Amino acid sequence: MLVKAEVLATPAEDELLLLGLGSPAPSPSLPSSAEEEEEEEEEEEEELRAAPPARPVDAPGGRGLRRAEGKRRPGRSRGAPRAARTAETAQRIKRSRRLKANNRERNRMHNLNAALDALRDVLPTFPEDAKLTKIETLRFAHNYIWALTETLRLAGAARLGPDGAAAAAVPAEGSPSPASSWSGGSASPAPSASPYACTLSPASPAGSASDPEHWPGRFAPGPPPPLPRRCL
DNA sequence: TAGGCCATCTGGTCCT
DNA sequence: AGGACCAGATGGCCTA
Repeated sequence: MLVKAEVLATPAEDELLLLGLGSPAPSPSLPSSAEEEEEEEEEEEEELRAAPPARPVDAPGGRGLRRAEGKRRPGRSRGAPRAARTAETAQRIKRSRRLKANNRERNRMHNLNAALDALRDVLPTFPEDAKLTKIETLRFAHNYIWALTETLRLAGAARLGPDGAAAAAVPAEGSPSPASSWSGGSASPAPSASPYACTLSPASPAGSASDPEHWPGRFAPGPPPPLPRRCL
Protein backbone atom coordinates (compact mmCIF):
# COMPACT_ATOMS: atom_id res chain seq x y z
CA MET A 1 0.00 0.00 0.00
CA LEU A 2 1.25 3.40 -0.60
CA VAL A 3 0.48 6.18 1.63
CA LYS A 4 3.64 8.01 1.27
CA ALA A 5 2.44 10.48 -1.18
CA GLU A 6 -0.21 11.19 1.31
CA VAL A 7 2.02 11.52 4.27
CA LEU A 8 4.12 14.06 2.57
CA ALA A 9 1.28 15.73 0.90
CA THR A 10 -1.29 15.74 3.59
CA PRO A 11 -2.46 18.29 5.97
CA ALA A 12 0.44 17.21 8.08
CA GLU A 13 2.81 18.33 5.44
CA ASP A 14 0.89 21.48 5.09
CA GLU A 15 1.35 22.08 8.74
CA LEU A 16 5.02 21.49 8.50
CA LEU A 17 5.13 23.99 5.77
CA LEU A 18 3.16 26.40 7.80
CA LEU A 19 5.55 25.95 10.61
CA GLY A 20 8.33 26.88 8.35
CA LEU A 21 9.81 23.44 8.13
CA GLY A 22 9.35 23.24 4.48
CA SER A 23 8.64 26.71 3.51
CA PRO A 24 10.44 28.01 0.53
CA ALA A 25 11.69 31.18 1.98
CA PRO A 26 12.57 31.02 5.56
CA SER A 27 15.68 32.58 6.67
CA PRO A 28 18.97 31.50 7.98
CA SER A 29 18.98 29.26 10.84
CA LEU A 30 18.25 29.64 14.39
CA PRO A 31 21.20 28.50 16.37
CA SER A 32 19.23 27.62 19.43
CA SER A 33 16.91 25.30 17.57
CA ALA A 34 19.26 23.79 15.13
CA GLU A 35 19.47 20.55 17.04
CA GLU A 36 15.77 20.24 17.36
CA GLU A 37 15.43 20.87 13.74
CA GLU A 38 17.79 18.08 12.93
CA GLU A 39 15.97 15.86 15.33
CA GLU A 40 12.65 16.65 13.88
CA GLU A 41 13.85 16.14 10.41
CA GLU A 42 15.03 12.74 11.45
CA GLU A 43 11.68 12.03 12.92
CA GLU A 44 10.02 12.99 9.74
CA GLU A 45 12.25 10.67 7.84
CA GLU A 46 11.58 8.01 10.37
CA GLU A 47 7.90 8.45 10.06
CA LEU A 48 8.12 8.22 6.37
CA ARG A 49 10.11 5.07 6.66
CA ALA A 50 7.75 3.60 9.18
CA ALA A 51 4.76 4.51 7.16
CA PRO A 52 5.27 3.25 3.71
CA PRO A 53 2.60 4.56 1.44
CA ALA A 54 -0.49 2.56 1.96
CA ARG A 55 -2.11 3.65 -1.18
CA PRO A 56 -1.89 6.33 -3.74
CA VAL A 57 -3.63 9.47 -2.99
CA ASP A 58 -4.77 11.73 -5.63
CA ALA A 59 -3.48 15.08 -4.86
CA PRO A 60 -5.79 17.76 -5.96
CA GLY A 61 -3.88 20.83 -6.69
CA GLY A 62 -0.67 18.94 -6.90
CA ARG A 63 -0.13 18.48 -3.23
CA GLY A 64 2.70 16.36 -2.18
CA LEU A 65 5.37 17.50 -4.48
CA ARG A 66 6.47 20.49 -2.62
CA ARG A 67 9.09 18.74 -0.59
CA ALA A 68 10.56 17.01 -3.53
CA GLU A 69 11.25 20.18 -5.36
CA GLY A 70 13.36 21.89 -2.79
CA LYS A 71 16.74 20.41 -2.16
CA ARG A 72 17.66 22.08 1.03
CA ARG A 73 15.36 23.80 3.38
CA PRO A 74 16.49 27.37 3.85
CA GLY A 75 16.93 28.56 7.35
CA ARG A 76 14.88 30.99 9.32
CA SER A 77 15.29 34.67 9.56
CA ARG A 78 18.00 35.79 11.88
CA GLY A 79 16.17 38.59 13.45
CA ALA A 80 13.12 36.75 14.68
CA PRO A 81 11.96 38.06 18.01
CA ARG A 82 12.68 35.80 20.94
CA ALA A 83 9.03 35.37 21.79
CA ALA A 84 8.27 34.37 18.27
CA ARG A 85 11.10 31.91 18.31
CA THR A 86 10.01 30.27 21.51
CA ALA A 87 6.49 30.06 20.24
CA GLU A 88 7.77 28.51 17.12
CA THR A 89 9.88 26.09 19.06
CA ALA A 90 6.92 25.10 21.14
CA GLN A 91 4.94 24.57 18.00
CA ARG A 92 7.62 22.40 16.58
CA ILE A 93 7.94 20.33 19.69
CA LYS A 94 4.23 19.86 19.67
CA ARG A 95 4.34 18.87 16.07
CA SER A 96 7.14 16.46 16.74
CA ARG A 97 5.12 14.77 19.46
CA ARG A 98 2.16 14.57 17.18
CA LEU A 99 4.18 12.82 14.55
CA LYS A 100 5.43 10.33 17.08
CA ALA A 101 1.94 9.75 18.30
CA ASN A 102 0.76 9.24 14.75
CA ASN A 103 3.45 6.67 14.28
CA ARG A 104 2.48 4.81 17.39
CA GLU A 105 -1.14 4.93 16.49
CA ARG A 106 -0.39 3.56 13.06
CA ASN A 107 1.58 0.70 14.55
CA ARG A 108 -1.14 0.04 17.03
CA MET A 109 -3.70 -0.24 14.28
CA HIS A 110 -1.39 -2.47 12.29
CA ASN A 111 -1.11 -4.77 15.27
CA LEU A 112 -4.82 -4.76 15.65
CA ASN A 113 -5.25 -5.66 12.01
CA ALA A 114 -2.67 -8.41 12.33
CA ALA A 115 -4.65 -9.89 15.18
CA LEU A 116 -7.77 -9.62 13.11
CA ASP A 117 -6.04 -11.43 10.26
CA ALA A 118 -4.97 -14.17 12.63
CA LEU A 119 -8.56 -14.50 13.70
CA ARG A 120 -9.70 -14.69 10.09
CA ASP A 121 -7.25 -17.49 9.55
CA VAL A 122 -8.99 -19.77 11.98
CA LEU A 123 -12.47 -18.95 10.84
CA PRO A 124 -14.01 -21.05 8.11
CA THR A 125 -15.16 -19.10 5.11
CA PHE A 126 -16.86 -20.04 1.94
CA PRO A 127 -15.32 -19.68 -0.50
CA GLU A 128 -12.13 -20.19 1.35
CA ASP A 129 -10.35 -17.14 0.06
CA ALA A 130 -13.20 -14.82 0.85
CA LYS A 131 -12.12 -12.08 3.15
CA LEU A 132 -14.33 -11.11 6.01
CA THR A 133 -14.62 -7.49 6.87
CA LYS A 134 -13.61 -6.45 10.35
CA ILE A 135 -17.08 -6.37 11.72
CA GLU A 136 -17.95 -9.64 10.02
CA THR A 137 -14.87 -11.25 11.46
CA LEU A 138 -15.76 -10.25 14.98
CA ARG A 139 -19.39 -11.24 14.72
CA PHE A 140 -18.63 -14.44 12.96
CA ALA A 141 -15.95 -15.37 15.49
CA HIS A 142 -18.40 -14.73 18.26
CA ASN A 143 -20.97 -17.03 16.73
CA TYR A 144 -18.40 -19.57 15.84
CA ILE A 145 -17.08 -19.80 19.36
CA TRP A 146 -20.57 -20.13 20.61
CA ALA A 147 -21.24 -22.95 18.16
CA LEU A 148 -18.12 -24.79 19.20
CA THR A 149 -19.00 -24.39 22.81
CA GLU A 150 -22.44 -25.80 22.20
CA THR A 151 -20.96 -28.72 20.37
CA LEU A 152 -18.72 -29.52 23.28
CA ARG A 153 -21.54 -29.16 25.71
CA LEU A 154 -23.78 -31.51 23.79
CA ALA A 155 -21.00 -33.98 23.25
CA GLY A 156 -20.27 -33.94 26.94
CA ALA A 157 -23.88 -34.38 27.85
CA ALA A 158 -24.26 -37.29 25.47
CA ARG A 159 -21.27 -38.99 26.96
CA LEU A 160 -22.49 -38.58 30.51
CA GLY A 161 -25.90 -39.94 29.86
CA PRO A 162 -29.37 -38.59 30.30
CA ASP A 163 -28.80 -37.02 33.68
CA GLY A 164 -26.14 -34.89 32.06
CA ALA A 165 -24.69 -34.42 35.46
CA ALA A 166 -21.57 -32.63 34.58
CA ALA A 167 -20.08 -31.56 31.38
CA ALA A 168 -16.97 -30.57 33.15
CA ALA A 169 -15.07 -29.05 30.32
CA VAL A 170 -18.05 -27.14 29.17
CA PRO A 171 -19.48 -23.91 30.36
CA ALA A 172 -22.30 -24.61 32.71
CA GLU A 173 -25.73 -23.38 31.98
CA GLY A 174 -26.01 -19.88 33.22
CA SER A 175 -22.35 -19.17 33.01
CA PRO A 176 -21.43 -16.12 31.05
CA SER A 177 -21.86 -16.89 27.43
CA PRO A 178 -20.42 -14.94 24.58
CA ALA A 179 -23.90 -13.88 23.75
CA SER A 180 -24.41 -12.30 27.10
CA SER A 181 -21.67 -9.85 26.49
CA TRP A 182 -22.42 -9.18 22.92
CA SER A 183 -24.38 -6.47 21.28
CA GLY A 184 -24.83 -4.66 24.50
CA GLY A 185 -26.51 -7.60 26.08
CA SER A 186 -29.29 -7.66 23.59
CA ALA A 187 -28.29 -11.07 22.44
CA SER A 188 -30.98 -13.63 22.49
CA PRO A 189 -30.65 -16.76 24.51
CA ALA A 190 -28.97 -19.60 22.78
CA PRO A 191 -31.36 -21.54 20.66
CA SER A 192 -31.33 -25.26 20.74
CA ALA A 193 -27.97 -26.23 19.51
CA SER A 194 -27.37 -28.38 16.57
CA PRO A 195 -25.02 -31.28 16.68
CA TYR A 196 -23.45 -29.71 13.66
CA ALA A 197 -22.75 -26.50 15.38
CA CYS A 198 -19.14 -26.71 14.45
CA THR A 199 -20.15 -26.59 10.85
CA LEU A 200 -21.92 -23.36 11.47
CA SER A 201 -25.48 -24.38 11.68
CA PRO A 202 -28.01 -21.61 11.63
CA ALA A 203 -28.24 -21.84 15.36
CA SER A 204 -26.65 -18.73 16.64
CA PRO A 205 -26.39 -17.05 19.94
CA ALA A 206 -27.04 -13.61 18.72
CA GLY A 207 -29.46 -13.69 15.92
CA SER A 208 -31.44 -15.75 13.55
CA ALA A 209 -29.93 -17.57 10.68
CA SER A 210 -31.28 -15.02 8.33
CA ASP A 211 -29.98 -12.12 10.28
CA PRO A 212 -27.39 -10.53 8.05
CA GLU A 213 -26.02 -8.79 11.04
CA HIS A 214 -24.68 -12.04 12.33
CA TRP A 215 -24.56 -14.20 9.30
CA PRO A 216 -23.22 -12.08 6.54
CA GLY A 217 -24.57 -13.03 3.20
CA ARG A 218 -21.39 -14.64 2.08
CA PHE A 219 -21.45 -16.90 5.08
CA ALA A 220 -25.08 -17.47 5.61
CA PRO A 221 -26.12 -21.01 6.15
CA GLY A 222 -25.38 -22.99 3.09
CA PRO A 223 -22.92 -25.64 2.25
CA PRO A 224 -21.06 -26.40 5.42
CA PRO A 225 -17.78 -24.63 5.24
CA PRO A 226 -14.64 -26.51 6.03
CA LEU A 227 -13.73 -26.73 9.63
CA PRO A 228 -10.90 -24.53 10.62
CA ARG A 229 -7.68 -26.33 11.29
CA ARG A 230 -8.00 -25.81 14.98
CA CYS A 231 -11.51 -27.10 15.06
CA LEU A 232 -10.42 -30.49 13.87
C1' DT B 1 -22.74 7.69 -8.30
C1' DA B 2 -23.84 6.33 -3.59
C1' DG B 3 -22.55 3.59 0.05
C1' DG B 4 -19.43 0.46 2.44
C1' DC B 5 -14.94 -0.37 4.01
C1' DC B 6 -10.59 1.04 5.22
C1' DA B 7 -6.21 3.68 6.62
C1' DT B 8 -4.67 7.61 8.64
C1' DC B 9 -4.62 11.81 11.33
C1' DT B 10 -5.97 14.12 15.35
C1' DG B 11 -7.25 15.64 19.99
C1' DG B 12 -8.94 14.00 24.31
C1' DT B 13 -8.61 10.96 28.26
C1' DC B 14 -6.63 7.67 31.22
C1' DC B 15 -2.79 5.16 32.99
C1' DT B 16 2.03 4.26 34.35
C1' DA C 1 5.79 13.37 30.71
C1' DG C 2 4.91 9.99 27.64
C1' DG C 3 2.40 6.12 25.93
C1' DA C 4 -1.97 3.54 25.12
C1' DC C 5 -6.51 3.73 23.89
C1' DC C 6 -10.47 5.73 21.83
C1' DA C 7 -13.69 8.08 18.78
C1' DG C 8 -14.53 11.54 15.22
C1' DA C 9 -13.12 13.40 10.82
C1' DT C 10 -11.30 12.93 6.32
C1' DG C 11 -10.37 11.07 1.99
C1' DG C 12 -9.31 7.06 -1.18
C1' DC C 13 -10.74 2.69 -3.25
C1' DC C 14 -14.13 -0.57 -4.69
C1' DT C 15 -18.53 -2.39 -5.98
C1' DA C 16 -23.51 -2.61 -6.94
